[in-house]
Amino acid sequence: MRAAKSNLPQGTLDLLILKVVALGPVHGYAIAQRLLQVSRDVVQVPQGSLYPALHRLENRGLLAADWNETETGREAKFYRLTRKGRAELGTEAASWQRLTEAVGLILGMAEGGTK
Amino acid sequence: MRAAKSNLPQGTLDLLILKVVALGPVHGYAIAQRLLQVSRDVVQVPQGSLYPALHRLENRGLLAADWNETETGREAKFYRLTRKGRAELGTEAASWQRLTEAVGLILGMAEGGTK
DNA sequence: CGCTTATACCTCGGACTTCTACACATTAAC
DNA sequence: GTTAATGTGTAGAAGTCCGAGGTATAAGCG
Repeated sequence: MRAAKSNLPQGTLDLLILKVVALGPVHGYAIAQRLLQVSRDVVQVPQGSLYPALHRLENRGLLAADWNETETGREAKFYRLTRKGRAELGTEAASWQRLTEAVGLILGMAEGGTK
Repeated sequence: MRAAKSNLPQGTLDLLILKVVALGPVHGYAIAQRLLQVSRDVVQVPQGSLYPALHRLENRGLLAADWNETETGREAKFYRLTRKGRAELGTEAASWQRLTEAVGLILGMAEGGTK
């Protein structure tokens, strides 16, 4: 029962990355671990999804990056949020909330009462 | 400025369709209207998304369809849930809930306290 | 020294959805 | 007869996710 497919819906990954980076500069590998930890292993981000997403966000001007040294004494690329990225985070978070509310309404629609 | 892009994340559409069909046989056009109504115009499903999705679900054996007459006296394809479809609905609904909880945890991560 | 594990970065290609736009058909209103 | 609403459908483009692979450093073990 290892199941627990991550299966993040399209577009959600960007939102989560922006949120983690908003808390302070982090490198890619740490982002994945943080998501895994906070979500209690529900959100698993493969590297093949993570790094392209980071580059996308950087190209869109939502993230900026610098090379620095990690606590373990290794070079890593630390990402931080730009002003534009912070605005985008707000927009996407609001959008996410609106969507989940709407889906909640739909899933809560009454039926016969089989349950 | 009609904004209000639906922009449903991948996979979500299937879940919503299954839920609406679970309430009773309906035809495609009515599904879109129902979603629009219940979600207060948040969930807008273009026809180019709706019909391919219905065919996908039918091919996967989650939906079955019959031609019948609508209240307005026109022929339409009425979809209903198969046993497999009902099981899938349960699985996906649970999956959705698990995911939204996880995302909620992440979005709720404390930071400085700007809020 | 060689082997393995963990950290840390990256790319490529396939597979899948979604959306814009269009085409077709029927019913009703004017 | 022409407009609008209803109702189903396809084609192509665009975008994203993920598996599989590659590079490199550091630390531990036999």
